[in-house]
Order: sequence, then C-alpha cells, then structure tokens
Amino acid sequence: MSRSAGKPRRQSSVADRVYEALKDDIFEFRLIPGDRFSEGEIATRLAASRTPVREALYRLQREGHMDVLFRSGWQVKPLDFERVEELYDLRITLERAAMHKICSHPTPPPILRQLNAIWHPDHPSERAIGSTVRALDESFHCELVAAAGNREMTRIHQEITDRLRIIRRLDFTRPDRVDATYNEHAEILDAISSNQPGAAAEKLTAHIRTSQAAVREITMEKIREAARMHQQNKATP
Amino acid sequence: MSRSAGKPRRQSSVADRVYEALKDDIFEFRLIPGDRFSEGEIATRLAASRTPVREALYRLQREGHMDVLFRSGWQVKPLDFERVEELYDLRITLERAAMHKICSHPTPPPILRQLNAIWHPDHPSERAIGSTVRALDESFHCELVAAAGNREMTRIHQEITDRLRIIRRLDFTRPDRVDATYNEHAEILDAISSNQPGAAAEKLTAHIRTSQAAVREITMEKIREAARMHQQNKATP
DNA sequence: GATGGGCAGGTTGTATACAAGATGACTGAC
DNA sequence: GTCAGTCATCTTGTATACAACCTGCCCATC
Repeated sequence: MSRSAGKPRRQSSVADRVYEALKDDIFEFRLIPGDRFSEGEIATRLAASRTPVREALYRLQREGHMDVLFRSGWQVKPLDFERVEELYDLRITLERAAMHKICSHPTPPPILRQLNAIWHPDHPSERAIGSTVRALDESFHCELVAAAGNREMTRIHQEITDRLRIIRRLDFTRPDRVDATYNEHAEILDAISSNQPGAAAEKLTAHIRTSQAAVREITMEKIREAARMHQQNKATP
Repeated sequence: MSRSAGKPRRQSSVADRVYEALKDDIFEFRLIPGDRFSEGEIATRLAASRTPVREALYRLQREGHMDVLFRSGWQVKPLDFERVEELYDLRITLERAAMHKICSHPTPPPILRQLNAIWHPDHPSERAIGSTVRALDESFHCELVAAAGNREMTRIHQEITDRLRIIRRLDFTRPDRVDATYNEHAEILDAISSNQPGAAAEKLTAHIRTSQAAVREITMEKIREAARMHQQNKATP
C-alpha cells in the first residue's frame, strides 16, 4: 500500500523511490536474506544521497525486512522460519476475527459480489493463471479483512501480508495449488454468504495452513537456488 | 519496548533520546493532539540537530502518533475516537487469541504464578494503589499475550498498548475502577488456571469493554481541560 | 471595501561534511 | 607457526548547507 494513497498526491520523493527499489530487490531475490551492504553502496547504485537511503532502510527495518548492525552495515534479515510461522498464526487470528465481524454486520459488504465473481466463475475457463493468481489471492484475503471495517486491523494485516509476500509468491508455481486455491476460496465465500462465521473461519484456517505447508517446502529449495546463483555471479563478475 | 533490548547494548543515540522525549510529551499531554510544530523547533528545544529529530518523528509517524504535512510542519495526530474503538477491538481480538493459545500449551506458563501473586493477594491490603495499578494492569495484559508465545503477536500488541496508553491511564483515577480491575483480573486468571479458554476470553472481553467505556467518558473531559490549560499558557507566556 | 497577485519567510526534502567507533589485515614478538 | 597488538579503512550517527516549494501577508487594483 503506497503511502501517497488517499493523499492529495505528494510528489514522488527520492526516499520513496529508494524504498520501492529495495523492497523489489528483496521480493525478487536480488537481495538474498543474509546479504550485507552499506548505505553508501545503495546510494551510489540508486544515484541518491545517503539521507533518503537511510530513511528507506529504516522503514524497511521497522517492517522487519532489514537489520542494522551498529556502525557495520546493513543486512537483509535472514529468513527466520519460526518467525514466519508466527506471522502465519497472527494472520490466521486476524482473518478469523474478520470472518466473525463480517457476518455480524447487518448487511453483507458489497465487496462479496466482486469476490464471488472472481472465485466463483461461471466457467472454469475464466480462471486466472500464473502470477495473476498470486495477486488475486493476496487481494482476496486483504479485501475480506478490509470488509470487516476495522482500519487498524486492516493496516496490521497489510503489514503482515507485505512480510509474507516474499514466500507466499512461491505458492502458485504448481497447478494443483491454483486449483485448490479456487475451490477453497469459493467455499469460504459460500460460508460467509450463508452467514456461518464459524464454518468460514474453519475453512479459512485450513486453507491458510495448507498453503503454509506447501510454501514451506518450496521456500527452502528456492532460497538455496538463489544463493547458488548469487555465489556464481560473485565468482564471475 | 526499547529497541536495544536483547542487543549487545547499542549506546544510546540522540535519535532515541528525542524519540522518548517526544513520546513522553505526547503521553503527558504537553503536546496536545492537533498541535503543530516544525523539526527546527524540536531540534532547538532538545538541543539536537534536525537529522535525529527527523528520524524520531518518522518513527512516531509510523506508530500513528504524528502526521507530517508536506513541507508545512508536523502535527500531533488528533485523537480520532473511531480509531481508538478500532484499536480496542483489535486488542480484544489479540488477547482472546492469546487465551486460547495459552490454554492449548501442554504446561501452563510460569508467569501465571507471578500474576496470581499480584492479582490474587492473600489480603486485600496487599493491593497496589494509584499509578502503580496502571502499570500493573498494562503489564498484566502484555504478559498474558507474551505468554502465548507468538513474538509477532506480542510486538503488535505492544504497539497497540503504546497507542492506547495515553487514554488508558485515565482509567485508574477512580477507586471503584481499581477494585473492579482486581476482581476481573483474578477471574480471568482463574479461568486460565482451570483451562477454560472460552470463559477466559469472555471475561477478558467484558473486562476490556468495561474499562473502555469508563475511559471514554473521562477522556473527553481531560482533553478539554488540557486544551484549556494549553490556551492559558499561550495567552500568558 | 473586496479581491487578486506577488513576495518574503518558513518548512521539509536532499546532499554533503565531519565525528566516533567497529572491523579486519598486517606486523612483530614469541 | 601462532598469537597479540596496532593502525588504516570503512561504517553508521550526527550536524549543517542548500534546494524546492508551500503559506500567509501585504499591497495594488478594481
């Protein structure tokens, strides 16, 4: 979620640009967890001064992507799998609460119609493919939480989503996972539509747990592969 | 929670000092929601340069205490009561989840004994009074969440606690509220001890809701009073 | 008197200079 | 060969200078 969203359109700042660039570097594995670098390096590479670079790095630090080592550089936070599990747990807690909140509203939120259109297509041929599914999946969960109507909860959930994106994106590289996602999302929407918050929460939990397990096994291999590529690039500059 | 906690003891930085000072100013109502000021003012007042002041302000902004107005100063975020309600809702969601997590552990967490000693005193005379109760109450809720064992959940809960502190502190100015707090905390601990997560969650929810309602009515008056004092100080410098 | 434009002052955003300290390689002694 | 100490280098933390631009006041004009 861009910080300028909703605002009168703050002109783009260098700090924002650096922030987005670094975040992209992390998400695209150009910066491997564990990589170390200095503010000066980044500043040179992105043609900026240290000041906006520092601002961007501190933002990323607060979001849990970076560590600052006192007077000895920055490090992309090593992937801590225990921490990831905890983020998943927290995510489940928030999304379960969202189910109950949505169902306790007097009228169902309008977003449900759009979500149904996406995840309950008239024909299977209308299903999205590839990286689009990843974006749709993310937006499905975010929209549901947002529909609960608690902006603070939505904000925290968004923060968690940002931090988990780096590994969730691996979930849709297998066709069977895409199929499962469609079926499970559809079931969750059905439960909400028939005002069964308990059932919706249970299905949601199972859905996230399944995805979590699938991602877990893929992640390790990807990390290793990325590290291998990285090492190669270093060896032959 | 100090950022240096757990680390090898990073020497205290100017930025940290400014951050704590500003946070105190907000919590102690020396900075009223809505107040505007510039980075230069703060830097002069706290005998620092603009750089660490900016870092502190951006931290406070991310935590929801400040707004930055593009090239026209900073503002203490006006108290948005809807936002406060949402924070309370989120807090309840997290603490309820903590109850279930605690009860699902094979062995009860050791912290329970300490909490029981505090909130289940052998004699009523051992009850704390005044501002101590506020600190104890805050730590009661934080410790319970921490006992659930999810560090991310604990971190978010701590953030919420920080943001709500400014108004929760008003809850213990009335003796009847102190009594109620003791009784309710004791009941919650009993429910946990007898492994009844559902009951614990319900009692906790009721406890927080009661406190929320009590605080709500006090807050309005305090804010008005503070604004009055503030105006007076401005009029007679 | 009301209104619009220009200007001065102030504010944040960015770049750069300097300070304090951590790191690691090198050198010398044993 | 090994280990300890020293020092150059590099890093972040902080201060300050400069740029871009927003705001509100003042004055001229209608």
